[in-house]
Amino acid sequence: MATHARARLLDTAEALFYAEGIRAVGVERILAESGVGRASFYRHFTGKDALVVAVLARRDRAWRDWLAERVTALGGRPLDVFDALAERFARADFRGCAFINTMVETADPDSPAHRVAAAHKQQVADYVAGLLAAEGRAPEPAAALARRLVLLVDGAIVTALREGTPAPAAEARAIAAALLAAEPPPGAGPEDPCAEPAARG
Amino acid sequence: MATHARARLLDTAEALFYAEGIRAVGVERILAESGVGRASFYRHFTGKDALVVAVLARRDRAWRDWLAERVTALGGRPLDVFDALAERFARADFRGCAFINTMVETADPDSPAHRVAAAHKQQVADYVAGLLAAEGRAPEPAAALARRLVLLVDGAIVTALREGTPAPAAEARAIAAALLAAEPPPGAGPEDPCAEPAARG
DNA sequence: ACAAGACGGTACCGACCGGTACCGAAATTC
DNA sequence: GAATTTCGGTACCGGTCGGTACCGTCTTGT
Repeated sequence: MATHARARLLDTAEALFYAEGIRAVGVERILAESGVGRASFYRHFTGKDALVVAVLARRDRAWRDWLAERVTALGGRPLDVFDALAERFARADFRGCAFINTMVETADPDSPAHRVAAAHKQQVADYVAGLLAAEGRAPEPAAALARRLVLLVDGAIVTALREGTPAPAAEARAIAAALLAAEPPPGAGPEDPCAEPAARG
Repeated sequence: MATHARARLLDTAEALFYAEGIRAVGVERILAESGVGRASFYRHFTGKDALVVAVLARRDRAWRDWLAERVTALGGRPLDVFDALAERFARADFRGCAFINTMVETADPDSPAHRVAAAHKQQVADYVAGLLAAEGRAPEPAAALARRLVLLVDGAIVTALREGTPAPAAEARAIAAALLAAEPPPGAGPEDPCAEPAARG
């Protein structure tokens, strides 16, 4: 039998929380759909709040690993982030960003869940800044640009959630391309900074 | 005494829903803080869901009226939308966009609350498209640009919610300025399209 | 002055919430 | 093979959920 109860709880809770919301899913539901006994749940977690934090922490790692894997597979350029997003948006079970959703549902900014969600976005921004630095940009403008790219990412996610189509990823990518072209990295050739960004592929 | 019970219910519910979330606030709370009797509530609304829809519909009108008022006061240009946003972000009770929050909390896309929230964003996009058309842009590119500006608005809102500062409004404004400069309206003078947008004031 | 209606207050309903305690069965460990 | 641990199942707790029914009161229109 082993100690797979904890893993099943995390899997079931993550799916239900993401699909229907944290407050909308009770412990009862999670126990029924995971097949875990009530006592076992409270042996592994002090309560529902701890489960939420554990789910978010695991998803944070998994999501950033997935993003890095997809971006490197697509070419490792900053704009590839938006192509990775498009894949995510096209999934039938897409329901926005779990961390944005958590911050919306958890009003208290001091809540552990809220903190985990906020930290996630910061780490994504750091990753994007790394992609920009790899293009030859200096650290400070890279960090500032990364902030703006993450703003575009969040805007695309919210728009995709509202419209139910992956199109916003391409729109955000186009905006990001214009943004990056306006501030080319120092090592870039003597090309016209007003030129349209090269076709991707 | 008059028939102010309905208005008090809407006021209290709007404040509580926005501050703490729809699911987080029970009818009990709304009755206690509004001073309205339980029976009176169910005389005015068929249930909590109807109250939610009524609150959103009223807020939709009020929010768009507020935006139009602020934008015209600031100059009536498309970029003024972001300066209006900055005022909103600076408020101590700012907790994101009530309609985004509703869509996040209400997972079902067919829910009336979800529909109202989605319709709100579309009407904001139409308003922004009108601002762009007033600058001399053709309808089709104006609508496409408006979509992207609303994406920036949503990104700024989510970022402001996460960081708790009004700074994202200025960042989104800068991105929007680059976006508009890249596609100047046909009537614009022979100025260099690569030039920095003129200082606002 | 009087009737009609909107009002606030309360008791109550079944259902579900998160959480605790206890049980017997199964797997692991020694 | 026996002890320990983890497991699933269940009964139960107080509290709150959304919703209904009924009460007396107070205002308003006439």
